[in-house]
Amino acid sequence: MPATIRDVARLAGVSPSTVSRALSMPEMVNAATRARVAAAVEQLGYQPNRAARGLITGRTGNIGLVVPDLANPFFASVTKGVQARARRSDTAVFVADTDEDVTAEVGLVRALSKQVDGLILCSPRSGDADLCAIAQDTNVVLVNRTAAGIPGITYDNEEGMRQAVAHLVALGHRRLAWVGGPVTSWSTQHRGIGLENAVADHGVELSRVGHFGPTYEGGMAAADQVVASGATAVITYNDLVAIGLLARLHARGISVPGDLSVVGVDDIAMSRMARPALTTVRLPKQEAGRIAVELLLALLDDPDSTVDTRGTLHGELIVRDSTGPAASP
Amino acid sequence: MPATIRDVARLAGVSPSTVSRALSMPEMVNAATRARVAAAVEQLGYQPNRAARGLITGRTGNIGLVVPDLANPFFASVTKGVQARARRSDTAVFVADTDEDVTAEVGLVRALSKQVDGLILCSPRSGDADLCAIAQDTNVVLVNRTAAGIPGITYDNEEGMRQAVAHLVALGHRRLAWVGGPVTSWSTQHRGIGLENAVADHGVELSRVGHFGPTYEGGMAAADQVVASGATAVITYNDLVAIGLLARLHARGISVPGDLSVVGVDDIAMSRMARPALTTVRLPKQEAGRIAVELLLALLDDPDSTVDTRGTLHGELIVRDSTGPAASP
DNA sequence: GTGAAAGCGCTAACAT
DNA sequence: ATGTTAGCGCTTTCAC
Repeated sequence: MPATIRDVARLAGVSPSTVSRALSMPEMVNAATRARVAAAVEQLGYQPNRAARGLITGRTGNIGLVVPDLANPFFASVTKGVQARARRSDTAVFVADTDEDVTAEVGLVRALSKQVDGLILCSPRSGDADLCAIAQDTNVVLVNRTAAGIPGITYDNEEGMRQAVAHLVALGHRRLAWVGGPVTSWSTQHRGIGLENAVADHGVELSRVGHFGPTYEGGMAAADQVVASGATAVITYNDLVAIGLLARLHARGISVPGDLSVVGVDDIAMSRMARPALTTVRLPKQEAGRIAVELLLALLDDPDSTVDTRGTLHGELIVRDSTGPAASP
Repeated sequence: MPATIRDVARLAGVSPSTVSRALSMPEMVNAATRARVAAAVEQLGYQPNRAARGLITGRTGNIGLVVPDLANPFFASVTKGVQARARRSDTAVFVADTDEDVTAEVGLVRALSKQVDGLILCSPRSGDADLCAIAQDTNVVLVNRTAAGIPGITYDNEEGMRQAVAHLVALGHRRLAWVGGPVTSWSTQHRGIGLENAVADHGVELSRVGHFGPTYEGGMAAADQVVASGATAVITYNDLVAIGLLARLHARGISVPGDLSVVGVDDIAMSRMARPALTTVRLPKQEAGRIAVELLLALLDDPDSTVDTRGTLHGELIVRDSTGPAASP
């Protein structure tokens, strides 16, 4: 049986409320008593029961994180970031993996929302309406997505795409291809828009090659269409897709970057390990997790702040071996 | 404000205790009243406050999972398995990433232990003494590790190594090398032992090449020592190490499997994507997570069961392109 | 089969 | 500055 606040109070010769105060508002209690309480706490190894505290304060000290797929290194990194930052604020993190299932997402969120002070939704696939409904009665922070009135942290996708296009154009490429991710993905939409603008600015062509899963398999599936498009360089939804693409191209005997240059997005650890090593737009992943927690914590302290609580992170082009000069026609 | 049990009681025209019973012991309440309660619950969207319930039942309905590094695909998979199984039992999962820091591990565990019904410790780096101390006042299940009196799920490392060695010997290899993982890793010790036995059985040689981090970098670092050992085939602590090794070998112009065959352990997604695709011992990862949850749940239902609560999972050799016949001397 | 009352461990008024 | 009281939302005796 773990020690309760009464045990501590008895041992220190004070009342439970004094113990409570000594712990949560130390400056409101006499230094001498505070010391006695501290000693008792120490001796008993007392740790307040957070559930009981939450019952009365309305705050649990827990947050929830919902991700589409933990096996995707991108989300694993974001999770690490969330985790690390939360720990520093003595906050525990519930993690829920929806397995890319939109239906599960809504249900999971509802189940979790009762036990946490707030929720971080990472790349939610749900529609805006659902999201807003959730944000109605829960504190929510979005990662990789915006929705009216909900705070969140996103990447500047447009800018990232501009960097990728500038790089390829400088290498002499005039016909680019874009392999889109999941249709419902906010990122895929914004990357598409950024790309559109960037190619317009540079006066080069862009073929859009459908929507594919954000996976290695997605990339394998996309490869042949990319080749058929006649592009000399391709930008993919993310690194996983790019690596799948690389595999299929290799199997078909198409040389990268000789015949085709490939650019990914994310810079997951695997990208350095690919052969050829993947040129990519690095997204600060743990950073996003960290900031999401900070946004959420701020929201909790000041529930109806009208301050704009939006953050934007920038990608950084990492040039490796999968991009090279366009073959002269 | 979310609905409370009283709201439901009032709406259904019964007492709170009846609502409580209708929800947790349906057969003890009249079918008619049960229906009325159900309707009220539905109408109000009532969800019991688990913290309040936990306060009295002593069970939170939450479990904790501690892993060394979520960015390692192995642990990401185990986490997914835990997650999926827990959800089916309506149990939420706190995830804590220790960042491979032994010191953090003990602290994290203590912090978490108060808010959960039990803890799953995945590949704990802590010593046996610490582990037993923790298991003293918390329900603990170990993954990838055994300790006296603590239930757990492990892989049959010996058997996995036997498969790997048999494969290599069949290919004509007589001089093998082993790249060990972290010194404190239970798995690395047992794989070492299994290897020792296997090579003895087959009458072949084994060079042990130090201890390295369980990472890509670890593999890069190990490569030159492996080559210097004169072995024609190498087995590494895990796939990440094998892939790092592959990279360094490629850089040095050493052909795989022509000059050196390479076998990993885990079968993470990345292994298929390596070039050459990695021969490896597949470990059922999500399975381990699933079973860990089941072990824990069983432990909770029957706190001092004397039943042996140990599980063992078996690896499966997956032969891909990184292993081939030994070069004839 | 159902209700009334007590209390889980804690904090927040309210007294003192 | 400290103690007393009440009560967070729920379950669980114990009556009826």
